[in-house]
Amino acid sequence: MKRIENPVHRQVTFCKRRAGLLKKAKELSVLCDAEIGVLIFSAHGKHYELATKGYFCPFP
Amino acid sequence: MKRIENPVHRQVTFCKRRAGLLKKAKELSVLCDAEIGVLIFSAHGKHYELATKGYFCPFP
DNA sequence: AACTATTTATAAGA
DNA sequence: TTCTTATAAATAGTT
Repeated sequence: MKRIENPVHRQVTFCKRRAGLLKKAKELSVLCDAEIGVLIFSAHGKHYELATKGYFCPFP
Repeated sequence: MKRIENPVHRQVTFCKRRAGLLKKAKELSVLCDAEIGVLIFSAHGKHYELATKGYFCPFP
């Protein structure tokens, strides 16, 4: 498995899989009573975050 | 969707889904050239971490 | 832990 | 970007 070279394809995959990952993280936290943080930084610096409880990381 | 009440079932599900989540995170980072951190704290305080590059959070 | 039936996610296309 | 759907992958239940 390697980096998707086509930028359009890569962007579409990023959107879809990011949503899937955050969904899975939320499910795990609910089902198993765990606290989870996910930080995703795209290659262009934008970032997406999920925290299941309170502050995930107090140091931005 | 809610917390799994049976402790044995919850623990098994935690193991399986945690592995799945970290795998998905790794895949996303490779396929889409993103930097990803995942922190998972179980209810008993144990923690599991994935960082795709360098330090995930420099403030432990 | 390993297997497999079923559920869920996703890739490709519209 | 959202929707559809065929295929692939994850997982729940079982042994």
